[in-house]
Amino acid sequence: MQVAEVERGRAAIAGIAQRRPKALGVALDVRGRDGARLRSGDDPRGAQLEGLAIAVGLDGDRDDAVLLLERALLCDPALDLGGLLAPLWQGQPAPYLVFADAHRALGVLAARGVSAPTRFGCATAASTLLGEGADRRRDHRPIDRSVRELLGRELPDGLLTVSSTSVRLACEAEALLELLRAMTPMLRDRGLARVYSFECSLIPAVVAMEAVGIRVDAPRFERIASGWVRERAELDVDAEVEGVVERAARLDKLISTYRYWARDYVGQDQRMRCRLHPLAADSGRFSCSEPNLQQVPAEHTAPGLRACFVAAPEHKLIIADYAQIELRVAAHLAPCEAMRAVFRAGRDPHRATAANLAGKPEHEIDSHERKLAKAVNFGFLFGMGARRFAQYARDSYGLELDEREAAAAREAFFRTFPGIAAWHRRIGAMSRAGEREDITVVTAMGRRRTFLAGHFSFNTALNIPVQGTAAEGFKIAMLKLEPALAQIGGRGVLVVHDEYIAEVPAAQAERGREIVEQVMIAAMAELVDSVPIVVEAEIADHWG
DNA sequence: TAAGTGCCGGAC
DNA sequence: AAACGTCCGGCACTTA
Repeated sequence: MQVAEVERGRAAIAGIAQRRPKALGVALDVRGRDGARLRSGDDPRGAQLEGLAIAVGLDGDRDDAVLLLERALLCDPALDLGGLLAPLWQGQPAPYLVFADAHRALGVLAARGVSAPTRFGCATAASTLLGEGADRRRDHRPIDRSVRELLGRELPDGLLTVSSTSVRLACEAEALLELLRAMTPMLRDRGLARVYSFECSLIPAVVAMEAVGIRVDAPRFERIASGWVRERAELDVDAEVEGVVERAARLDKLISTYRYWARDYVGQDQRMRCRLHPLAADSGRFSCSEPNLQQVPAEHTAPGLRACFVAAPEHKLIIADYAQIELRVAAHLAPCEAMRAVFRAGRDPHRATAANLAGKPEHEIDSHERKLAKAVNFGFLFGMGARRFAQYARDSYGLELDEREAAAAREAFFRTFPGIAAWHRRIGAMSRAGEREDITVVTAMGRRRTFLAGHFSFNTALNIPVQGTAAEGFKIAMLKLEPALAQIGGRGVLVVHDEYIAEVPAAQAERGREIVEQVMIAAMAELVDSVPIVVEAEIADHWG
């Protein structure tokens, strides 16, 4: 990463402009308590701002610059950011202005009462909320399209070139302001003003969670990783022993992905900090990167790894997740009275399907039958076919089915839950219409996903409203948990789709558990009120 | 040599 | 008629 003080930075901008840079990052030179430059893994609290720094260059450099900017915003509440950035974003000589992850900038800056740069946030939020879909490696396309639509012209070459995970924007300041002036009514017209405003209000909680990080037992993490490396070295893949090649492949995956996490991501305070992206995913779920803590292998894949994520001394973790949330949300949205009734009666949906499949009452269902039914419920909910189900049941549940049995299971599922069947038929009709017209599906909060004519996806159209509504309920919970936990000295440390992890003082553990459970239930119930919501929350010393 | 893309496998 | 989805990141390969 190239970092320079202001004057050098400006000179660098002028120089690099002639090379038509892909991006230009604005960062702040931030020093930790020990005076050393703050690195991405470090605790940003208590750090000092030494001066404005500018990072120029191509992709990777820019990411570092933005990371520093974000951390800086967390460090110094009194920071006059508007004043610092003004020469860059209003005046010359900066030919380009970049706000990577502008939506985050919006939330943070708005919370500080900085008005002008906050407008950058609209474009990012809009491109996701407008539901045009994004490829993580080509996510500038929706923005390009929005820009063309709103401005009625192309932007000059080189001004809109982005390629990274969260939606990022590189644009000429004048054109950007013009874009944003047009964007706000567009959000309003499409009924997105509320969800957009909600997403903005969520940002401080997201940023707080990133800043806090999660405590990691780094030596233990390293020992586990070393164990993989040793085991891999001892494997002889040429020996043609059953399963060795597969084991080697799994170990290679673990080693290449996780071996250096402890070294690269654990800060001096022994906490690991990721980046959370509330508006990067079409579904409305969070995505996570650098590192992707939502992808840490579970116990059955890498024993003991999650247990390296621990509570701070004198603290406990509260680990809470929604029980069968996708089934519940689907029962609500479809709507499916049969499935709603199962949940309302406190019955087990897997047992209900098993009963229909085996042709006997629910209380006679054994564990094997229930296991099959679980695969059936999760598999067929979003439109899986019988053939693929047979494979899925084998790979994920160790069940052997032929195609005829898989088809019978599928029929039993739809017989058990006729409302789900009707919902699938309705989306099937959309599929046919989608050949020649654009189709939009929406979530409970009005988040959109549009399929352009000829690009409809049956399965995605089933999935997005369900997954998205669950994500929105989860986000409401996250918003409310921030102040609720603070009252007992606790805080959220990680979110993993339908799982919330908090850290609270040990003496407050039971109180914290109750708070998390109650708030999560109430939040989801705001969007999903036709079935009860169940949260399983436990007190633990470590994750996993 | 860096960037772009397909495939795969980890999570939920 | 049939169709499980949402992500991120590593590796292998092509392209310019």
